[in-house]
Amino acid sequence: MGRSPCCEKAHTNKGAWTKEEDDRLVAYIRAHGEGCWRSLPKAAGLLRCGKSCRLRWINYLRPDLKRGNFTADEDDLIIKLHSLLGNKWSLIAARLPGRTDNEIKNYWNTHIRRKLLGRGIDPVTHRPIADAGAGAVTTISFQPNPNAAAAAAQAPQHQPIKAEATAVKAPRCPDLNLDLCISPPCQQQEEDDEEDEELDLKPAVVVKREVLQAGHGGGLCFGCSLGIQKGAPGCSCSSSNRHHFLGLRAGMLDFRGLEMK
DNA sequence: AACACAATCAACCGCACGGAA
DNA sequence: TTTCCGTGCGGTTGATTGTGT
Repeated sequence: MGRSPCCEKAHTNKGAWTKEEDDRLVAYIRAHGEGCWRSLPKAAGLLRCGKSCRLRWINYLRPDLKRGNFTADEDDLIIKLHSLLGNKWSLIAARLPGRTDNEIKNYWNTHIRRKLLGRGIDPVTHRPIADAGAGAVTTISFQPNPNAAAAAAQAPQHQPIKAEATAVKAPRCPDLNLDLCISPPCQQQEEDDEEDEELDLKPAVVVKREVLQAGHGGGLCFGCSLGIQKGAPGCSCSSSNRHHFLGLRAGMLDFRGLEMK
């Protein structure tokens, strides 16, 4: 419908940012704070579009970014969160302080995907590849890594509501299981699990995704389904039902805020 | 040393959403 | 109620770097 472009492309730089551009952006945000990205470039004297500035700041210049290699704990946490949330990189990033959605997305695509494939796990369904055609039951098995579990447990919103431990063997039931609700990552895990036995031979968490369909049954907001206490920041049980899937918008679930304070 | 290929990751693009007008 | 704007998200691209031959 002829949506206006986000910026006047003819007069904006593209490609890699220079040190000077970075400095300008950082200086401006330090002085004025984030927000109003559209007008920021002009105000900061940058020949960039607002989107580009925002991305640069969020993915690279923000002072609270961790950078550096992902730890094994972060790996595990990402895998678990991905099994629960799918490609909701921003939500996953919100649970990993100092990491950005872009960083996690790249890391997933370059490392974790391959790692899972190497283990015979479908990175999309988190089920053994051999089982891929056997049915569409959304059963996710992952080995509870104690360190990762501890890291997950540190997240303030982690208050398990319910975690169903089931037999590990993925059901080969051909029926399509539409009983999809979500449970928080299992935290009652054996302390002495061997790290190398991931993704098999351990209790699985059955993830039923129907609760993810915000407003449909369940009665819990997504925040609560992930363990946020009712009424706590991040819980939207008491707020309007207009939120779209996973409450990604309108600050319904500002995990970033929860994590970073 | 030179080249080809693979891996990585910063940045871009298009789209969808919420809110304001 | 509709339209437009600003923002944020997820997918994709392409430049750079690393590795093998």
